[in-house]
Amino acid sequence: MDSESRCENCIIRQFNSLRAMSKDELKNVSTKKTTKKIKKGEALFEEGDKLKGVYCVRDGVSKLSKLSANGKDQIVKLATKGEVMGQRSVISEESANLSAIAVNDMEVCFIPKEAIVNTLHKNPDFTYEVLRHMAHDLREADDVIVNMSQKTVKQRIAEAFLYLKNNFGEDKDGYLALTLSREDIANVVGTATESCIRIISEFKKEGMLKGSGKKLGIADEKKLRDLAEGF
Amino acid sequence: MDSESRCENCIIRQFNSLRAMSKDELKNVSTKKTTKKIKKGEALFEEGDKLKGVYCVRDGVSKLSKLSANGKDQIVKLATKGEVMGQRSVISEESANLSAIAVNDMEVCFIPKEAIVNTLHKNPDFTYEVLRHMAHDLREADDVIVNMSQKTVKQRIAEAFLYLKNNFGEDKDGYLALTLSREDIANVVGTATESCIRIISEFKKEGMLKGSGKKLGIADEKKLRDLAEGF
DNA sequence: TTTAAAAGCTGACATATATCATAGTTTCCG
DNA sequence: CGGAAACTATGATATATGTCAGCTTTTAAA
Repeated sequence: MDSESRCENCIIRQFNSLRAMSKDELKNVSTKKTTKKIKKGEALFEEGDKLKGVYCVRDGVSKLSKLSANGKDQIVKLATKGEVMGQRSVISEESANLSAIAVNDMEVCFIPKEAIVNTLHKNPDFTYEVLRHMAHDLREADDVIVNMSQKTVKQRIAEAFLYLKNNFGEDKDGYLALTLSREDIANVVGTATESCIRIISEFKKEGMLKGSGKKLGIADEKKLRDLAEGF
Repeated sequence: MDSESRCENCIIRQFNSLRAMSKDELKNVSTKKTTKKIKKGEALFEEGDKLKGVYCVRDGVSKLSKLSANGKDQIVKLATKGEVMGQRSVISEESANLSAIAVNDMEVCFIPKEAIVNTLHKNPDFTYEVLRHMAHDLREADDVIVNMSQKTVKQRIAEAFLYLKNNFGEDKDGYLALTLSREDIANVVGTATESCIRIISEFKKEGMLKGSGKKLGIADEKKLRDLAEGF
């Protein structure tokens, strides 16, 4: 009961497309949803799975990645509190093209697809809201494509750190709130883990990043941004 | 009058999201739309433009590209007969993030955004159809991201030719129906023009491509596919 | 606490790709 | 037609990045 009411809050507040649902529709979702806890490293779903619903992130972060032919994972997106995963597969009725793996311990709400698809057919406001969201995602994806092909690995790593700061924030000491392994960063950027490590070391020497071991922080944002933009 | 009726055919037949419009809605679109001819090399719209509507391609091909900081164009998508351009910008009410330039002479219908947005708010079937389309585009974009970061330039060029064959077909002699300059191919693949030229020459020597000068064709599809897949 | 496994780090080397330079070809326009 | 401009081609060279290999540090498990 308590968890249910919390989830309703979560839905209304955070998660942009669901806010366009009517009260009745939301109530319906609340009765059908289930809450799951996912441990760091576990998969919510994997490439090729037929999804029976969507996952709304209540807490924690998940990486959405795809395995390439050469055996490397490419992380396409990081999903955090308030975001929904799996919408695309549910909407297009295709199997998932990405795997979702927890970067840290997570709590998610699973919403069976009937509850979503029904509303999509009946409530144009909701559908429009989902559409706007997806339009935004698509624009971001286009930007990523351009960055991938036109920027150097150094630039992309610099951008990745700015992204982490903007989207997940920093703690009181100025370290990034979300700690990713070097391998994960490499997989976001699309480079070899060793190259990634090397460049991070370099950035630290040049005073753009600070911290040692896993905890990293941005020390000189302007310098980092200039590098990312190609100056 | 003739052109109008033709456009109504075009809309209903080809263009997937508009087929979910009701007859009345389609009639409304038909009265508001205008037809434009665009010459090869001319722009339909440019990055940063505020779009006042969408463009439905009736004939010809357009490249959707984005200028990167280093001065190179990255082609993100090729839009052809039946496809709509500019939906995303109209839906998210942002300025265009891509430029649309005609690859060959084109004929397009311009549909002012009111005609679209109105229907989006009223007809959930139409909205859902647009959404499905966008979900598909997003999936494709994810695939491109993975290819960009994980495949070699050779693999990506091989893929580009397979894509051109699948999407635009070949003429009776087995040459690709859509002829792109080497520079455009390079911009699709995200590489330097010289590298692109070099690799195309190589593919010809190895019997995977045929033709000389601009007209190119696929000579050994299996070999090309194997290369693209990484075997 | 000890130990094994995972993650981080660094050097040496290989190689794919970009860049620069130059020249031959085609296309297009007056 | 003729000449300029765009496109295609190819070599030489530079450079960024990947790969392999060995080592240290951190993390997790027993």
